[in-house]
Amino acid sequence: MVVYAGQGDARRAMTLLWRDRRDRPEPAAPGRRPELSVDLVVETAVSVADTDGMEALSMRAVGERLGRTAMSLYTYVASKNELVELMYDHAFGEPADAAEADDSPDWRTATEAWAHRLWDFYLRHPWTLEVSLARPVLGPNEYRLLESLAGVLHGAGLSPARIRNTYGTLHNLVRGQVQTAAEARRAEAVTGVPEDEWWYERSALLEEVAPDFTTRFPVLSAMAEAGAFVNETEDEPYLEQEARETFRSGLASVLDSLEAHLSPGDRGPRRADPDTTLT
Amino acid sequence: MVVYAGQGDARRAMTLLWRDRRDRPEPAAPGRRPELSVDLVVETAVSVADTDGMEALSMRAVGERLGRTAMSLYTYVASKNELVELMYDHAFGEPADAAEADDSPDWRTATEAWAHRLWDFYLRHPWTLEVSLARPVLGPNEYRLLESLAGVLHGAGLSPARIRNTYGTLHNLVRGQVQTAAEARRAEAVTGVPEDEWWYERSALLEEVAPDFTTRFPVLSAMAEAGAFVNETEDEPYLEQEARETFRSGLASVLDSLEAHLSPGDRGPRRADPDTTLT
DNA sequence: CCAAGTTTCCTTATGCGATAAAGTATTTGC
DNA sequence: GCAAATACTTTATCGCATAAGGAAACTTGG
Repeated sequence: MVVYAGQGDARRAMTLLWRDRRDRPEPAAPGRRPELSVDLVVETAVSVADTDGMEALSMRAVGERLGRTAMSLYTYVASKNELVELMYDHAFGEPADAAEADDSPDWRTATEAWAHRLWDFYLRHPWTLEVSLARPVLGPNEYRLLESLAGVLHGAGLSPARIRNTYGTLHNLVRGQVQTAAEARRAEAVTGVPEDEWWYERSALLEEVAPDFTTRFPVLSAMAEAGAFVNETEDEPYLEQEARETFRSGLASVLDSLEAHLSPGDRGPRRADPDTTLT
Repeated sequence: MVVYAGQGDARRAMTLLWRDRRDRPEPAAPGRRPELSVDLVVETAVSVADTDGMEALSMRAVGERLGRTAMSLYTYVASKNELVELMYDHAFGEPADAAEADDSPDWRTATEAWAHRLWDFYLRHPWTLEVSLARPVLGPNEYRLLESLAGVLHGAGLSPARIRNTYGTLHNLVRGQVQTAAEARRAEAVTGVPEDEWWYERSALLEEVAPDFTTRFPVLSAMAEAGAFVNETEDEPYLEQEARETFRSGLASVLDSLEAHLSPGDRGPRRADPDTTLT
């Protein structure tokens, strides 16, 4: 659905995102006592999106789980868009907590752990991938997650500009591959057709409909012949496995190039990044 | 909206995708003469999605541009899903043609050109990014595009497995970054708020709502202080520029590592990939 | 030229989505 | 007990895909 943050009342949304949950004196307001709370609504919505996907997230669906009508939720959130922003930040609380608790011995293991946590996170909450990066949510938890990686990379001696780029590259690497993995899982749930069955049917159809495939696509056919499109294990779905492999190898090469940059071969001792450094 | 291919009648869709447009003898069929054609519907739908985005693509909108009702389109396509599949393959015809016409002198420039063409393509047709990779369309044009890159990399001496991985990595690199760039453009069109204005408002709000930002996020604040979040030029929108930079640097490092793999330093002459080779 | 068969296209209806508007119920301070 | 405020419900509007059924146009067999 592609959600852009900050559509409605931006101040309202930001206040909710950054509100401090500790001070709740509940000042005995007039009017009917609320039976729900923003947090409860958000948590319920997250669980709907987790189990049934973003496309099944409707105000009605959330209300139903709470024994309320769809409209009653509008007491707590101004719009569905605002609800999604709150859900997004709420979900990012998990990896943010974990990142802050990380105690890896060196920057490389810390960065690796950071990326793998993000991978697991997106697999648990794939609907967050549908929130646009072009109008980001700007809640505290994504900042916490970014700050923790920035701290690690800064400690390793990277320049601010390089930290920014590394974050972008890593995040993109995780997001792209995990999206394929997550969608493979979801497609199975949504369409009811398991992945291998889908592929089986489709390749039969392909042969039927494009009998000249091998002559039209000689290199691809030779690759297929050579087993390039067969995976090692058969337990895990094909696409998920391929995505994970690509993720791992991409992560390794990003880290390798960072490492090479930090300790440039045998030509000298480890030194700080020559770009702008932090004060 | 996340479109999964192959939902309805798979055989029908595949037949349409792979049909040969050359043989149209028009055998004087009985019944009312059609006033439109599948191709016309698909092309119109593509132009709707190009200008107004995937979320504005409705059967009604396409019908309106053709002076027809929404329902009349169902004579040509079985469902909206099938229409999107056809649109997807149709759009990929452009880069496929260009890729086949490429005459770069060496594999590196060819691969670079391939990636940049894909970047431009996705910027022109960003709605294609919303078609799931987990249930791919399997039309001829994406195969043509893949075949052309595979041919280049095979010519360079890469193993089938490595060709597959390189394709995945490159495609992911392009897709991830171009998505941010495209969404930045679209968000402006959809919400009416230009990017810089959005950021200006939001950062003011952020200060207001999180006055302790600098103490909570010291590294990020120092990075901002050091100018890590300021771009060189001011003409282009910030996010698009950042995305393009990340894409370029990512592309360069992927190609570098391929090159290093093909001609391993001073240790010996260029040799073929040690993995399985094509017959 | 007409009837039958076939195909295109239209109208109408269903059900689900967000949310605006307006009403009802519950709680407070006075 | 009452006014104001707040929570929650009902109802209505509009847009979406698409099922169902009917009208219109065209080809072919007579």
